[in-house]
Amino acid sequence: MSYSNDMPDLSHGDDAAAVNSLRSAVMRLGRRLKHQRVDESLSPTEMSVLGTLARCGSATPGELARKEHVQPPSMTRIVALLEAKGLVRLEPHPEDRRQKVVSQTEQAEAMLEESRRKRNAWLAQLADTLDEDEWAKLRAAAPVLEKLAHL
Amino acid sequence: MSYSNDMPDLSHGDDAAAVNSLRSAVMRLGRRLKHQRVDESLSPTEMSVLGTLARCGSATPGELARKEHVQPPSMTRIVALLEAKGLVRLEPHPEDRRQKVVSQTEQAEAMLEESRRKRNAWLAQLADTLDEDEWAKLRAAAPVLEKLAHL
DNA sequence: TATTGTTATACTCTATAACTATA
DNA sequence: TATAGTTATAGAGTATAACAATA
Repeated sequence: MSYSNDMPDLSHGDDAAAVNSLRSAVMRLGRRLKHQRVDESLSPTEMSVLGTLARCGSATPGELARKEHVQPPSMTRIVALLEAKGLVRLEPHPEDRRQKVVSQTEQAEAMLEESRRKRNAWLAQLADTLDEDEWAKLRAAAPVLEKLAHL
Repeated sequence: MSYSNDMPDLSHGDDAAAVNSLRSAVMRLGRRLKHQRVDESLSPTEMSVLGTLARCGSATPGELARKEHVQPPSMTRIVALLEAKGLVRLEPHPEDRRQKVVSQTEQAEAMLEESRRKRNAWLAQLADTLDEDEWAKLRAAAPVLEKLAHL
């Protein structure tokens, strides 16, 4: 990939180094984000589920479990916690009585908006340490990371 | 940042969206990587500590805890586990008898090399789903993510 | 008195296995 | 018989609080 000569797809040496670096950075950043949590009452995965619902509309618990790379029983618990907090609504599936449909409440939408606002503090902090070029690289890579995340 | 007009540092709208996307992707990718673990006997953080030691030479438990964004007691446990597996060596600090110096063993170096080799399987899998442009974006962003991770 | 590291303990999140209900 | 979701249980990883040794 990294070599634009006539050996098209062999020797992923540079990519291997990049993946190494990515792996390490993603894991450490993940821990950072966990601490820098904007809403203390929501776990990272709960937050992520709300983000997914905001993007995709509604989904069944099974779909959410697959998207978040979590096992079904874990998603059951997460959805139950979110419901208890009034952030999601559970409705029967129109076609299959085994399934349920999870969707976000108006309260969740307001919470996400509030959350976005709070993040600006962290964002401002980052803005001081990253230059325009670095920001551009992050913005460009974000969709690719998303693609990898739900490969 | 995203706007090259005469209002230099206000309105981080695009960046906020990018950070949102990044946050979600990083967390989900983190979970992915956790499962796709190359060495079953090592936790992600143990792996990350070895990587840090390989890059930085040696460090005290306190330094490692700060670098990995983990509390000191957690690092005590992690270092103990790594020592039990013969992957790190603990020596007294030459100038401060409270501190210790942690460094990797030859066995750890061999393990990391083996690990890099194993990762090529996952890498090959990714290579099929990402095009050259996407790879380039990831490679460009990797150092920025590392910078964020140990900000 | 402050700092480094450790011990003891509890918590959060997730997984696996077994179960129920529906397809 | 297979699938969606749940319940019960266990495990991994981390944190907090209290403590020891050294600065």
